[in-house]
Amino acid sequence: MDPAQLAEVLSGPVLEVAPRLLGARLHHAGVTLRLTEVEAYAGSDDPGSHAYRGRTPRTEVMFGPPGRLYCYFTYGMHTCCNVVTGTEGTASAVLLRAGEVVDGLDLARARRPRSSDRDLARGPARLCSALAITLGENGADLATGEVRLELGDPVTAYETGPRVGLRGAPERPWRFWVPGDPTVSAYRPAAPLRRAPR
DNA sequence: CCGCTGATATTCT
DNA sequence: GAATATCAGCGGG
Repeated sequence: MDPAQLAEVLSGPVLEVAPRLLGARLHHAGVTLRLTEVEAYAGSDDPGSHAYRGRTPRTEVMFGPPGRLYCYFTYGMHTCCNVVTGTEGTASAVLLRAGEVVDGLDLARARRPRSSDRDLARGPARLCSALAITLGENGADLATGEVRLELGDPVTAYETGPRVGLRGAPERPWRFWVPGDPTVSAYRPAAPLRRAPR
C-alpha cells in the first residue's frame, strides 16, 4: 500500500482509525494476518492508556508520528503490539487484539505448537507470538519496514464493547471486532449479551 | 463449554 | 514494592 495513503488514514482520530483496521492485513516474518479485533487508546485523556501519565521511555513511540508499531512487554512474559495513530504528540494507538492467519499457516503453527488454528492469533499476546513480533519490532515503520500493514476496504459492519483487562476506564466501549468471527478473543465477554426479544 | 490459578519480569511509584 | 492492555493448564459440568 502507498505509504502516503497509509499515513493519511492513520493520522485521523483514533476512534475512526480503529474500526478501519478491521480486515486489514498485517505481515511479518512469513505470516500474514487478517485483523478481526482491536482496541482504541487515546493517550493523555485516557486513564486506560499507558500514556495517561505522560511521556516515559516505554511510551516514547506512542508520542511519535502515526504508522509505527508500539510494542510493550507485560505480565512478565508477553509482548503485545499497537498501531500508533493520530498526529505527532497525541499518543493515541490501536491495540491489535486478534486476527486470522491467512498466509504462512505452517510457520504460525510451528511458533504456537499447542494452539488450534483458530487460537493462533486469538488474543494480543498470541497474535505477537504467531507473527514473531517482539520488543525488537518496537518503533517499526508499518509502511516500509519488516512489519507491514495493508489496509483493505472498510468492513461493512462491526461491533463495539468495553475494553478488556483494564482497571482505569472499563466503561468506554472502545473495543471493535468483526461480528461473528471465530478468531475474536473471548477471554472476557464483549458487551453484555442481550437476551433475544421474545 | 465454563471458571479458577500460577507463572513471570518490566515498569513506574 | 505493587501492578500489570495475558495465557496455558487444569478440573468440573
